[in-house]
Order: sequence, then structure tokens, then C-alpha cells
Amino acid sequence: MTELQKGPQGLRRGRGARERILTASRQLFRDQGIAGTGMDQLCATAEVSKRTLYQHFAGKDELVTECLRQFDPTVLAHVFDRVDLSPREKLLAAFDIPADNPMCPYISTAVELHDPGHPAAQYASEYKRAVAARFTVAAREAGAPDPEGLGEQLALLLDGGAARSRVLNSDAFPTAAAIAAVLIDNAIPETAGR
Amino acid sequence: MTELQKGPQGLRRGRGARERILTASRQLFRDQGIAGTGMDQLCATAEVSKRTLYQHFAGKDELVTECLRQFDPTVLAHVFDRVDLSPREKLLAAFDIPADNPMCPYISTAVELHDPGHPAAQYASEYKRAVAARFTVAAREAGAPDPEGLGEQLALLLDGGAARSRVLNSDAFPTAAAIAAVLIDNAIPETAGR
DNA sequence: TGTTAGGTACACCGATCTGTGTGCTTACGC
DNA sequence: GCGTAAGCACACAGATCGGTGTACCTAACA
Repeated sequence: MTELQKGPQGLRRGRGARERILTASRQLFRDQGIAGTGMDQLCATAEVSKRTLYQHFAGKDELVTECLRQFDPTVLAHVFDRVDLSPREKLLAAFDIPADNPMCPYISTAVELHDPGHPAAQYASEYKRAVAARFTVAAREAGAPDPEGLGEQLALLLDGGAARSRVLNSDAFPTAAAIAAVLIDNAIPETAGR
Repeated sequence: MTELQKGPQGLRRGRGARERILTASRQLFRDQGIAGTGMDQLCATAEVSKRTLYQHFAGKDELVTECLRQFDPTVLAHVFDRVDLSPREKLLAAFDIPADNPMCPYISTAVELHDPGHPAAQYASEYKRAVAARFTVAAREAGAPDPEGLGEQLALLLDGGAARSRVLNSDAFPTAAAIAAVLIDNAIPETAGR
């Protein structure tokens, strides 16, 4: 009607609202934290109206949970499903993490929410157990005598690298990788693994 | 004395306001997080008027920072200053952490604040480096060939134990201790350490 | 061409947040 | 016994929080 060009129509972005919301959420939650990100700012970043957001997600909690679910649904498949690596090599490859890697969102979320019963916190817990299970499988294939133990240990190293990187504001994953190498060499007989 | 028992006088607690504030802050920040704790609730818990709180601390940020500074000013002196332990034993003793241990407040604060420039975050970083330095000193005394490396590794294990305990909601420090034992045995020649 | 699902604008709600202003009361040290 | 530092009550400011209500619009598809 006449003044089509006027006003807010410029903001209309059409049908991809849900994806834009999740993308903006991942970015803002990572950069500012959950509590530090308001729904208004989130809508502005996603270029989505507040009404639309609340039609897709029941509330902030659900949004947080969904973000976490979408972050790495395959649980490090890009490492553990590689066919060009031996099981032993996979164990080490998991520690090849780019230095600019942001804080592990699972730890970050668990710490920020401060409620173990929150769905997102529970999912974070599940995810971390799944990572340990990935390590355990590879450790078993590599011939480790106690694959569960080694898997849990390596998973702890990843978490340590993430936490320490955050606190010190510098890359701690090389240290974690060095420890992993020692553990793997110690646990897996030289004859095995290949 | 008439109606001494009447009215709000019952709340008056006298001269120890600052200590009560810090005690209440430690407890609430630990249990509910920083963002999750309001200044009103904090005053109520500390049995201190809001005005008094703001006369002692310029704001929440300063309160958070001061809490962190007071948490462990000696940097694990209760372990590393023991005279009944050999250096090698100290390295391991640092991992004797009660299972009900709450999340390491330094990591927790660094994650929650989400701002590396915040005084409390910087102090957390300093503290974590100081812990690594403690390990390094003991590692050197124990005869480790690369004390800095071992110190950093053991410090990372502590952080990993803390982070993983929080995410999984279960005690991960025994795993960290097991890794520490392997690292120490590997790094320090059997002949040394005693 | 008509229907409709998906999106928009915007005002608004009650709650809660950190932080102040003001004036009064009390306990301790001298 | 008195001065003063420390603490108190309480109302309030201004912002921001998560979340709604209402009415309108438009793109895609049948």
C-alpha cells in the first residue's frame, strides 16, 4: 500500500527464523555467556521479532538446551570416525584443537546454569560421558588393558585443557596432548595399536 | 532497656559487618553463582543493611574480587608447606581432595564473568599460575628433569578434575590423581624423590 | 485466487537488578 | 559520659530482565 518502502519492512528476513535464532544464540552465548545475553539483544542479532522467537522456543532455557544439542551431535565423529587413522592415532588426534578454540560450551553451560537438574546441564553431562565412551572404544581397539580407565582419563584431559585455557586465557591443549601421549604410551603395549 | 526486644533491632548484628558479608558471599556465590545471587539476598543472608554493604565495597565486582582473593591466599600451603612430606609426596598429596568439594571458584568465576579483563578473572589467572609454580618447585626438588613442564601438567590435571566433577556431577579427582601418579613415576627417576 | 503458516511491529507486564539518598540508632574507645 | 565511627531502615531510582497480547502483513503453495 503506497508507502511500502517505509518503515520496518527492511528488517523482514523471511522463513529461516529458527536457524537464525540458533546461530545468533550460539554466537552470543559463547561470547557473552548465557546470563549475559538478553532476549532482546538475541532477537536483534538474529533479526527476528521477539514474538517469532517465542513461537519457536518456549523460553530461554529451551533455547539454551537446543543450542547445546546442536553443537556436536555426532560427538567428535570428525575424529573418531576417520578411517585413515589407527585407534591409537585417534586417541591422540582428539587433542588437535585449534588454539583459538572457544571455551567448551558444555562445561561453560554447566557452570553458568548452576543447576545440575537443568535439561541443558544434564545433556552436557551425557555428552561428556559420550566423549569418554568414544575414547574407551578406541582404547579398546588399540589394545589397552583398561580401556574404560584410559577413556575416562583422556576425557578428563580434554576438560582440563578447556578449563585451563579459559582461566589462563591461553592455549592449554598442547599440555593436555603431551599428557595424553604419556598415558597412551604407558597403557598400550608397543606391539599393539597397529 | 524497655522494649529492646521489639522491632528490627533484632537484626542488628553489630561490628562485624565486613566479615559477615564476605562469608555470605562465598557461600552464595558458590551455591548459586555470581549472576544468580542478588545484592538484596546477599544482604539478607549476611544480616547486613544494603547501605553498610556499599560502604564496605564499591560494588558487586569488587566484592567478587575480594572473595576470590580471600579464598586461598596461601596457594595450597596446607599441602606444599607440609614438612612431613617429601617433594614427591607433595605432588601427589595435592590431589587428595574431598569428594564433596565444590567447584573450584577460580574456574567458576572466570567462566561466569566472561571477561578476561575483570580484576577477579585476572586474579584467577594469577592464582592458577601460582599453583603451577608450586608444583614446579616441588617437581624440581623431587628431581624432575623438566619441572616446569611437569608442574603445568599437574596443574592442568587439577583443573580437569574440577571441571569434570562439575559437569558430570560426580567426583573426578581420583582419576586426576591416577594420571598424576603415572606422570610423576614417568618423569622422576626412581632413585630421586627421597 | 484464496488460504494459511510463518513473520513482524510494538507496547506492555511484573519482577528483579545494582546502586543511592536520607535520616536515625547504637556500641565502643577514650 | 561523650564523641564518633559503624550500622540501621526504608524508600526509591533507573535499567533490564524474561515473556505476552494484539493486530497486521506477506510469501508460498494449492
